Amino acid sequence: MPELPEVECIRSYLEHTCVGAKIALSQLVREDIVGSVGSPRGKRSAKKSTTPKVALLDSSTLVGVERKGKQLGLIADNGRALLIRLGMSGQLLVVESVDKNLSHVHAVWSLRFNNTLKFLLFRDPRRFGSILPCRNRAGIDDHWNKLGPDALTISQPILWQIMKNRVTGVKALLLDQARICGLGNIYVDESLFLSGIHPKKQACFLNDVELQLLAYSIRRVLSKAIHAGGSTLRDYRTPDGAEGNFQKAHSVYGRIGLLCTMCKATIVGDIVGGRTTAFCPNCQAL
DNA sequence: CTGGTCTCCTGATCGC
DNA sequence: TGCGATCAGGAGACCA
Repeated sequence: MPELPEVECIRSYLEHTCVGAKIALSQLVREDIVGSVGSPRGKRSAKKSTTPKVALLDSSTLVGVERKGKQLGLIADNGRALLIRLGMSGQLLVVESVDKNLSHVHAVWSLRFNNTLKFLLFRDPRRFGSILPCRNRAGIDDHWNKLGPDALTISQPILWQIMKNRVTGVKALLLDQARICGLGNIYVDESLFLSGIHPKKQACFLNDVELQLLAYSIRRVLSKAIHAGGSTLRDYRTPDGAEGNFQKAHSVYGRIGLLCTMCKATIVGDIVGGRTTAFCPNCQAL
């Protein structure tokens, strides 16, 4: 479940190891992971994959790897760009040779360096992820402009803009990528715990102090997670196969029924916005 | 505009 | 040993 910290770790790895490489699509195993901007994965949209392979980066040089929220952008020197969403279980792996036994590899690119050849794999068992080819850099921005501000740099005034006049519960708002992007179930629960706010508290009732604390908590939880290499629960790996360590530092996520690390109360679970939610009834009183 | 529910998909886990 | 049921969950679709 790559959220912002995991995607940032992947981005940073790819930037350091793959920028400058000549990249070319060598295999598209499943065409249905390719969508187009605007209709992220056609589902029933009858238009069969007419996506030309050239649109998936072809014989160009990778010049940048960018991120907004949970999405990645691979930028090539010929103007082409790929927007990649990893969904629930998506991985981008950099390998020296392609292992035929590795399951669920949907696309393979070759990466040619001065005198070495590597491969970039898009692997996604649950197939909630997708790859969106963009004609140019602006195509990525068209998409990213629909997202709210990036959670990693969220500030109190911006959070206030998002929360004011909204009767919705805080958690539901924080999960809405169009309002603030990058947070998923894990980091929303962790941020709310750190700021002592109940997930169902109505957004418009947050006072200045709480907004300040929430903005700080979001930035803090995310940056600590990035430094820990992200949270590996099941599928997440950096492109070199390494696991993250932040799952060991979770305070509430995955700890329903266990004791709160702050007050020893029992962490409780609830369903908020259709998702399992963990919080401390004492530290996060409504 | 809002909230709820369903859908996609696979692998892990659990009860029998 | 194996089988079916259950669950996890990002985000779009759809409905009230």
